[in-house]
Amino acid sequence: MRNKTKLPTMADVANLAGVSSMTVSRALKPDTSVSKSTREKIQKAADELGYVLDTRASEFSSGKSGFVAITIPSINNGNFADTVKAFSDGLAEQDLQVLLGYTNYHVDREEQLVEQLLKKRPEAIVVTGGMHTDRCRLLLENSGIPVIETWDVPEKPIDHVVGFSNLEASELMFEHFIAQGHKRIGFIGGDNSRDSRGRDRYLGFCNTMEKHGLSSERVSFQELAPFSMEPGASGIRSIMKEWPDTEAVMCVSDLIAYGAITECQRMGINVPDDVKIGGFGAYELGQFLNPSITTIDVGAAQIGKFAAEKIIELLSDDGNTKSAKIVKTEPTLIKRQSA
Amino acid sequence: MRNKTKLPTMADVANLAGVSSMTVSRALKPDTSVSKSTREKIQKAADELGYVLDTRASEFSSGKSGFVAITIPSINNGNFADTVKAFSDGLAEQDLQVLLGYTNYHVDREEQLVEQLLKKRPEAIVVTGGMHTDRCRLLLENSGIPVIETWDVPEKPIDHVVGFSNLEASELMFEHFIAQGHKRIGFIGGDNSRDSRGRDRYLGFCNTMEKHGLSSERVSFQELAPFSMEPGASGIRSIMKEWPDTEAVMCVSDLIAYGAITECQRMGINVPDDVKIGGFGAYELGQFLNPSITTIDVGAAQIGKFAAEKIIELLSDDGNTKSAKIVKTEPTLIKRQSA
DNA sequence: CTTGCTTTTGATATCGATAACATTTATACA
DNA sequence: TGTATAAATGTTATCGATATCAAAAGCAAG
Repeated sequence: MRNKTKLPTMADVANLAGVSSMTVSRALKPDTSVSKSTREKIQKAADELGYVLDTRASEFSSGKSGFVAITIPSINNGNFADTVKAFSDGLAEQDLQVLLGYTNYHVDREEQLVEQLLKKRPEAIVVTGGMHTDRCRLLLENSGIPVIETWDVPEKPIDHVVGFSNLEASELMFEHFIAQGHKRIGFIGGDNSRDSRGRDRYLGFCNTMEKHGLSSERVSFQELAPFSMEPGASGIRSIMKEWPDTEAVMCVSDLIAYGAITECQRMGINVPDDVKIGGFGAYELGQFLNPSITTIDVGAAQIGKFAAEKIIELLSDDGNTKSAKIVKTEPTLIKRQSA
Repeated sequence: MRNKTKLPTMADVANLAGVSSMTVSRALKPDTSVSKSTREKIQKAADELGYVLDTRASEFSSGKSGFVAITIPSINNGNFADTVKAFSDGLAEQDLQVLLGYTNYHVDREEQLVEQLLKKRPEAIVVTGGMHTDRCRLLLENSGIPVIETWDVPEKPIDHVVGFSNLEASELMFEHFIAQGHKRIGFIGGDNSRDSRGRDRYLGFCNTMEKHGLSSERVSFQELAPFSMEPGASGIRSIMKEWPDTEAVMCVSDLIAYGAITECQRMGINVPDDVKIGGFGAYELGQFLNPSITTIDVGAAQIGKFAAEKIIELLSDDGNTKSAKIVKTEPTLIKRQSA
């Protein structure tokens, strides 16, 4: 099946067109000095042979890979997808491609992934979060390219940061609950040892409760598969069983909130009259559920946009880079029906 | 910002370890004959220098790129994500990476994307659907690598196919409506000129209606942004306004169905008592909505799995490839509450 | 039609790893 | 201990494009 006949090379095109391969190389990219007639001749020869540039050779020769790497925890997450999309759009103008990898919320997997990505010699790398293995940190520090950590504001940044405080973001929701007079408040989250963003949202819960002299015992930690609503259903069942008088619950993501709200409906519990439920992330599906989900918008797309701008600036390299090392975005509460 | 000091190369590692670079090359990959002591010495030197293999050079030299390209219409679609995930998992064993591109449902964009991907010399390419521009077809045919079309069964396949009939799949839903005694049946879809899969589902509607002597006029075509629920809401509003006695509606995807069902709830129309609503794709969110969404499961993950298996077989190249050129998967109806 | 400049084209070395072949070193067994 | 065989390591050429420098062609003005 694999064809034995080799694909045409630039030399083949050069031969057919009766020029040197260097001229072909020039003719095939814009803004290089080649006479109009020669360029047309070459284009014709290339079309005839069905020639497609071999970027591996091209990149290898020129020393530029033409792409930027980014790691995100999960593919099935509209929030990260928004970041990636904005990031990708922002870099497209500069003819920079995006190479994407998924860590599945594992730092070990992240280390492996980062190594894999660095092997391809990206021109910059963006990672989600500030929690890394020691070796991963080392690899990033020694990579010789700009490194941006996002979706978080690490205490000890590796290089640049575009993020927000998950802790402060989640406090917005709890302050909202408390401002409505609620006291018996809960939280549904995941495995905090793996996901520092989730952990910080939980810490936001503890902090706010403590600040107002309230108990932070009403908690359920679920095993979170990527893009899962089921954990939300389990979580709310367990909370309502153990503490039936719970007035408000924040979920670590809108997907969890979705599972929790729909489970309440099945249990005959009215949201928001009986219990208020808040989410995190401003996913589109939350807007259309009945009741629509009150949530925290972290500006996922903005993060991607800022990261792209930062990279373009860092790569332009006029020597005097003056942008701040840390860019913070401002999460906001989106008040809807569920809380 | 861009560091001037060059990253270490294999030769640097070789120097430090006191061996030839060929030995370094061998030591850094498994299953090659290098003595244990030498390998350790080299590993130590590599770690010391923070050396990471340059795969561009490696791939260029060996002639293998080590990855497979796949194009899908949209990133924000759980179905395609399932296919990609299964595909990716299936290829991981063979140390094949997946390079992913999004066509955004545009054949022109697809052409551009395919060219871009081929420039990187993948070892095989998977495209979604069988609708391509002429030039795109040509590029694929001349690529010299295995080509697999998925999510559809084109009349004139380029090479291999792993898909299903969208037409037959959607008929399942309409036959289900009709078996329940419904006659006034509608369809909500998107721009058929761009999405052949959506068009075939619409044709399934027309065929089934005609076969049973029913009218196929109750149709609403919406502008579909990727991952959008709003069009479902608009679609059902327009259908219920023009034909208030409609008994059942199938939506071209579960996301549309989601928008339609939640809009019915806002309009005070009971689903399924007043009107039945079916979806397509078996998205997770449909399972948790109240009412849960009756849908068609097309085996998205299975498609990815089969495609991966096929590619592994085609690349193994023992000369006598015997697998069928066309593999069909069997869509099934998942009966839930909404219809 | 010659001088001096710009534009276009060509020759050669090179990027970093690996394939293919050659050679040396270790190991087994008579 | 010597020969046969296997394992480990080294040498050289090479993948396909591009950077760099050099040469040729085109062109304007005197």
